[in-house]
Amino acid sequence: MAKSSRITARDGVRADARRNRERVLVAARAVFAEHGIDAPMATVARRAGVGVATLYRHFPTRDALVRGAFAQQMEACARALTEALAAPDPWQGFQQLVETVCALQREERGFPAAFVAAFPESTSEHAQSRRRAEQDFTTLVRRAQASGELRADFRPSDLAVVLLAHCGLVTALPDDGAASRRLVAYLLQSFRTDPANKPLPPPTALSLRSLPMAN
Amino acid sequence: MAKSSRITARDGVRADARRNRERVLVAARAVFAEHGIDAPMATVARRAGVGVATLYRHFPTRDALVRGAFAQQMEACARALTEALAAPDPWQGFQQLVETVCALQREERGFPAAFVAAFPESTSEHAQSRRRAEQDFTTLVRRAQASGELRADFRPSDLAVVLLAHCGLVTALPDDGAASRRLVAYLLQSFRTDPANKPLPPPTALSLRSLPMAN
DNA sequence: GTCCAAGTGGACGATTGCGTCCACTTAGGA
DNA sequence: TCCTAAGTGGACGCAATCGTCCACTTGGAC
Repeated sequence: MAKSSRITARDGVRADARRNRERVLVAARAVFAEHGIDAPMATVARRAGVGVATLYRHFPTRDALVRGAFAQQMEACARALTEALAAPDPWQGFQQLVETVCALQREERGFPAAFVAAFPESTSEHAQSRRRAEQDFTTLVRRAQASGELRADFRPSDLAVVLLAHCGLVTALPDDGAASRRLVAYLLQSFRTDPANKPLPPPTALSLRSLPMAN
Repeated sequence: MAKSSRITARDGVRADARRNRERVLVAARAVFAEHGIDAPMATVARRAGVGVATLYRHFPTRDALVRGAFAQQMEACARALTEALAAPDPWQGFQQLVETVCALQREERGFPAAFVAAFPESTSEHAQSRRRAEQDFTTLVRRAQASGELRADFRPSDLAVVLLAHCGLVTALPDDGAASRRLVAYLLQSFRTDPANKPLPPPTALSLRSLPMAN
């Protein structure tokens, strides 16, 4: 079993370092859930049982830590979008997507704030994958509208409205998720085509990309 | 013109003190709008052109300052509720109320956070007037439902859901209000009775009183 | 077992915000 | 004009958080 490469284990990182990194991520999720995304770095370090220096080596900025802590959730969101596009019924896909993303936000406390605080560096891979997600979502919207089930005046930027509003809700409430479910149901209902619908006020000028940047 | 009473002017408060109090309130609104409700007290004092001590004499706690700064808006909300109850058509009243409150929140940046942060001391007149508002709103809801225009499964606690979500939205966006208007329109639409509506998930256990307390 | 680079922890100086204290200023009644 | 209590401002002590530096420890190659 020649499992060790030239320098050290697997990825050239010492085993204890990798272990500590993981402990920090677990601690970060716990602390962020409990005290919000602005909790002191030292608290995270203490919870993880490591020194501050160790924390800062693995995650030089709070932002990096936040991103690391919720990387799984971000990926789950991306996956949900892919699945939504693959769904046979585009409205089903749309509905599924909104529900899944909101469910993710309500399950991992602190994630919504992280999600909204978003990606500061606009040159990175993140900006790229975000633009990609934006395009995919726009496609999904168009299809659902073409199928006649999503109201014609829905704009992709309305997703930002939904997510920000939902984020505010779940962040404010240490709740079992009932409020979140209720809001989502109300909103999805009014997104669905209904001949009796009155015209909405003009859509926002927002693109998904213009979610507030951390800065 | 015997305008001065025994001690000093009008209310027994020196003219310069009253003037400073007003300057502080103006400054507080400006600073809260710009930097959020957690802006340093010293910033408010500097903006008002007074010393910190002066600020602390007039408003011993940040909470008192916040409440003072947005007292007008709170009163406007209360007035809106009264007017809604007096409206000939209860659904119109309901709609008006939601729109007016949300308009107030979007116009004075920082007010939503103040509104939600709410009233800490539960023994005060505030708790009482809040309970009163709660009862009045419940009455309004019942009437609108009786008229058949508001969906039967709407719960008064849903107002908390709306306000928290809306607060999150306008707080996150330094925006012209388009997003806020859009959200409100979507929500009002789904509150309106529609035979095609599917049942909602169970209402939250929240009473309006359980909006997060500033602990 | 030996060795050393990678990894670690916590002390530390800097910064920021809080709220109080006290010596000075001033409004306004007499 | 004088007098004094009400009002004022800013310096100060305290606490929290940040991010760095450096002396010590340890994983793992040989």
